[in-house]
Amino acid sequence: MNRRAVTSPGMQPIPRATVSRLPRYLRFLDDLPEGQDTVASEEISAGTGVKAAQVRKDLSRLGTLGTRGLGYPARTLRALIARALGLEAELTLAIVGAGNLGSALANYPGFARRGFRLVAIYDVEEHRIGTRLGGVEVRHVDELRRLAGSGAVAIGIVATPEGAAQEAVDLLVEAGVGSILSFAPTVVAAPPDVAIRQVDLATELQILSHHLARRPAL
Amino acid sequence: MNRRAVTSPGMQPIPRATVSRLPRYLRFLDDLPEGQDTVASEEISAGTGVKAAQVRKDLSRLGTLGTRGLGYPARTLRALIARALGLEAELTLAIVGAGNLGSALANYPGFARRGFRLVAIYDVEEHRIGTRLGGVEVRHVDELRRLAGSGAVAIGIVATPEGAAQEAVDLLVEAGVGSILSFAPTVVAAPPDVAIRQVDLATELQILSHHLARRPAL
DNA sequence: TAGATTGTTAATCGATTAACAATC
DNA sequence: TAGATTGTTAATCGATTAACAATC
Repeated sequence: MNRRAVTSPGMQPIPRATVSRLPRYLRFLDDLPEGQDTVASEEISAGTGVKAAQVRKDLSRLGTLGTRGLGYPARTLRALIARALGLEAELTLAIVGAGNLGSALANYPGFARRGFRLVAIYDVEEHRIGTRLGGVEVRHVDELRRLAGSGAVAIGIVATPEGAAQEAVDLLVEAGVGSILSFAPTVVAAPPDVAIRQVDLATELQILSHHLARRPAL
Repeated sequence: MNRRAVTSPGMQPIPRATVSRLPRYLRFLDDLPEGQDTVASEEISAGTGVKAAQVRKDLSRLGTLGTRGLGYPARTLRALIARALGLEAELTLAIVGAGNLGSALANYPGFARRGFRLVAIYDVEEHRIGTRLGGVEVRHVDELRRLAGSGAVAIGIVATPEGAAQEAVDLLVEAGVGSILSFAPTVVAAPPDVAIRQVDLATELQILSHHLARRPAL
């Protein structure tokens, strides 16, 4: 699988904080009314909750050109953001873990709409193997090894119980998957060239709890 | 419901970045072997991936006292972190949306273990009302209003489709829920005194996509 | 005492914000 | 031209890191 480089030689890398906001801008642009072909930073700000100055700063890193006095060309801007995020081609996903969470993820309707395609689900439980989830047949994790070097999977999603998370990551890495999203509440180790992001329900709740505790008592 | 204030008058507020790491330290401490009653910042660092200097800086904001030459007393430290996160009392949760995601969340075994208790699930679909999920009966969202002022729910979780997210938030706010975790891929509005956190699958995947695109081609 | 490890300082880095000159 | 809005500068803020004196 060949991905075109997203950076030209002289181009500055996009700061992390900016990258994390690009998906929000993208969604806003997708929701823009058909006829509107120009959008101002103030509008983007209103629609995303990001300050207008921040929006302009972020967009300026895309090497984009808005028009002073007018705003940004909506279509072009959308394309530039998608390009910066590497979303030009459809990205393939594999889920490890076909339990409750894995099922919910497999049936998530937003995948296709945002340019992702689920291509495989793996589990270890015999009774789950062969069932279908989100249009894909559940296979045994052992088959994951067969992917090695195929480039068939761009992003791996770990939806296993806590105890199996590290093994799931190891298998994905072996299979050549370089980007992993983990829902398991554990720190997982991976080679430095593998990008891992973690979503942890308990952590989110605990952070909210902190806010709660600091609120004036009811 | 009376929550003791977590801050004493002279206490500095804990920076956001620190708060977001406290749950990780907490988990590490929970996983510590029984017998170990002292832990050094370097150990915490190894177990959580946070640099040791950062660990010490974070912990120093808890008003905690480690012992130079020795480390931190594990039990006390655990209690201090839990306290800073407002986790001393059990926190009650309500989920809005009993679809795939809501079901997965309701059945999440980690809730109880981390001191959260699911007390209610709401939906609008007639065929879901009355079914049981995670030990709780699914009720109609209209019943959410009855909670108003009761303080029965500390944290609300939005697991509805995109289109219903704002309404779910509004209902939770009306019901007096002051902390909300949303899984819907939309910007939702809420009064400033309501803490909202958002977990968005598509955003996470798109950020990973960016990393992918910047990798050297295979 | 000698060794270990904290707590804190100071330097650095990165992100946010306001303001405004440039310019459509 | 007059009005609008970008792109960029400079100021500010907050977070990270290394280093080390304090001290068990």
